[in-house]
Amino acid sequence: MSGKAADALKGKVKRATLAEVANAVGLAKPTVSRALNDYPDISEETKRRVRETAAAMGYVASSRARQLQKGTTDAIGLVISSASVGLQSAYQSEFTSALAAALDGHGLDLLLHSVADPVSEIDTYNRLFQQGKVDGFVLMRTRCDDERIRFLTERGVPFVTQGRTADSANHAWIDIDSQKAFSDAVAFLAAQGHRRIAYIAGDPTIYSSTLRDAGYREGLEKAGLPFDPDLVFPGDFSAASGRLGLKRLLDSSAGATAFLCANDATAMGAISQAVELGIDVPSQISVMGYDGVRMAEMFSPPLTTLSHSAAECGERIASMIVGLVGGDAPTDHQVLLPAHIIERRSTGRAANV
Amino acid sequence: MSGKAADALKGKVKRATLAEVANAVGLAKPTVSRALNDYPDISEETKRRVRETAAAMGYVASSRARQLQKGTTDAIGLVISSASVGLQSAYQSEFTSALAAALDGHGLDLLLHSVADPVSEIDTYNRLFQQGKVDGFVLMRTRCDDERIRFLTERGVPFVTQGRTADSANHAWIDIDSQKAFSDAVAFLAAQGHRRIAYIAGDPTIYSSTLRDAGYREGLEKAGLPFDPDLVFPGDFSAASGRLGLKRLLDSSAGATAFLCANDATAMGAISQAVELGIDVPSQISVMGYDGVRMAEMFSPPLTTLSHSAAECGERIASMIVGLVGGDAPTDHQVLLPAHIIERRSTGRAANV
DNA sequence: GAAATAACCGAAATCGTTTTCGGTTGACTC
DNA sequence: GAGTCAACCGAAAACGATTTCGGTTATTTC
Repeated sequence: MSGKAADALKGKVKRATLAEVANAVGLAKPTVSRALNDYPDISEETKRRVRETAAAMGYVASSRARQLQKGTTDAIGLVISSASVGLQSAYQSEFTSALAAALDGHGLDLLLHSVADPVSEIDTYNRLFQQGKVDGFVLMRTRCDDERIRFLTERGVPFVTQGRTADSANHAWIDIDSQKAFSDAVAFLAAQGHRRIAYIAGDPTIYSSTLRDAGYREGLEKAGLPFDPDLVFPGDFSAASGRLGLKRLLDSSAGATAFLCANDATAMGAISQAVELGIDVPSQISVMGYDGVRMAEMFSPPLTTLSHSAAECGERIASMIVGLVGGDAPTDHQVLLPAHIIERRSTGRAANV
Repeated sequence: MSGKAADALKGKVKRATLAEVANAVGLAKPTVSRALNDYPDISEETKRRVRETAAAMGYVASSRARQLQKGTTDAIGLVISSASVGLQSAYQSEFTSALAAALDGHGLDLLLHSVADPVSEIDTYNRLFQQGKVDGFVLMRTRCDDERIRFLTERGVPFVTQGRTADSANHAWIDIDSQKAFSDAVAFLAAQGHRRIAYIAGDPTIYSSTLRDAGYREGLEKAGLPFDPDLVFPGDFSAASGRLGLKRLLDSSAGATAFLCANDATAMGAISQAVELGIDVPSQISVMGYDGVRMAEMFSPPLTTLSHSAAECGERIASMIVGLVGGDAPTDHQVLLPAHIIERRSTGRAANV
């Protein structure tokens, strides 16, 4: 209840303040501050003395006070919606982890905020920035029509999206060339003799899904294969949709021998369904994923997938956001990275139909 | 470079300050502050007026300034080590996600910090707290001999561990009764006719591993089965160790028909290895995991596992840390939750040997 | 009708830094 | 020996809230 009681219980670690250090070393506060921040107008001798006393006193500058003065926070916000996926998607969590590590390299912290109600999402972004809790944002899972982007752009809040949107000309983004990736995937499967290549799509509200769809069609075209709506199942990136999709596509007797999935989770779901139905992968059907999550390698069978590096993505985003917060133009930071096929054992030559 | 230029580029969203609101509504700063914070000594009429003007001006209190004054941060730190697992473990990321959501419910943010170098780990905890960036910590993956706990306890920093340690009498923790869980698991497998139950252990430096080990032995004892060192493989919670473990245990001709794994990732690795070796699960061998991660359900075959709720764990931790920051005694917050068996298709009756 | 009591509000201090703006020194120039 | 110029440091004002402590009014109370 009372602060006193709490302090007593906590053992009350009295932190040293700048004034105390100044006092101890016999200099004024500003001098000590500048010495610690390595300003050029302080003699080396003084700096040394100050640093030593500060260290001896266990002094650590209060970032609260510094933030107030400098108007900056050294934290980047990442808002996840607990209602939908949260960090449940393997790729998202690998990416988040990588991002935190990369930000750390730039002296930034990652503020993870979860929002339960999609309605209050924008509100959360607004509050976090207005309150001065973060200097900018990283947006995951950008949607075709993404209100967040409009909102943040209007207010001039620095942000980087992971994934483009329908109108990405004016903001900073990083993305995987998923269209090419899926086109490549179709080519890869076609080269293995597959002629009926099914596609279990991702959540259509996520913009990247449309690119993957386009890649699928582009791949078919290049391979000289006809597009057949019966070979497409509308999934949502979940493993469950992979299971359902595979079953539906098989039942439909569309004659698919290969199943290209919007992501690894979907592919794993599809495979588990196949196994359940007594269908062998890859001798009877081939299944291919996208993302290259760590788990894919340990799946049975190990998943053929289109891999791209969460670590690199995190790294690049970190330096992009640093640039933006520093005043760079958003358009200076737009990066497209490639994905490449990792062939494992969930794909193989087409069975003779 | 220059703040001016940056501001120009960013469109300079001028935030309203308390003084401005006070000015606009014709009252003094303290009055406005108290009105907004719903103090009892401000008339309803005034409160209403203040709230309206504030809202109209889009005023949001700067948490930087408030933090400085109140000495609190409303953020909880979570430090992950990118060197080892990071959020790569499915359970850890499910838990983190749940924790963020739960903290949000208490008006707290989660500060995710990644540390590359294990040596600087303690330093990171220290800095984060000294700088006043967080009010307390949540510790994951507690180790048998955990320096972090000593360090934080000494300084009176509020923290909750997820998982006990060798000496957990004096700090706040939440844990799953993994000893009982593993004992139950052995009983479960024994009931299916298994007599040679192998065990792929977890990282021995993590305290929870020792409890799981103990549970395994306890289970054997209760089932009247002898403990055989040849049936135990020292893993490390990774899928890779599951793969390796299964192979070694099979090669050793110890005659195992069931494989109890330290966690789900290990179990999945083991299964993928089995499939690769042409061994059917569950008709030839049974494999069982622990944690009940979401992916386990979509594995092929779906994994029999010991499930416990990451959501509940996050929820409880959130209220524990709130209590601690408020001055509760750490010993008031020690919670043991049960895990329960979820039978899926990776286990079955023992094959006739 | 004087005195006590609420109810409501404001002046100034405070939290712990950083920044701005000068003010001393001493050395160096011509 | 007056003037210039670095180099080094300090006083005071920020930053934007909250808290402490009183000081007005309006309302009771006897």
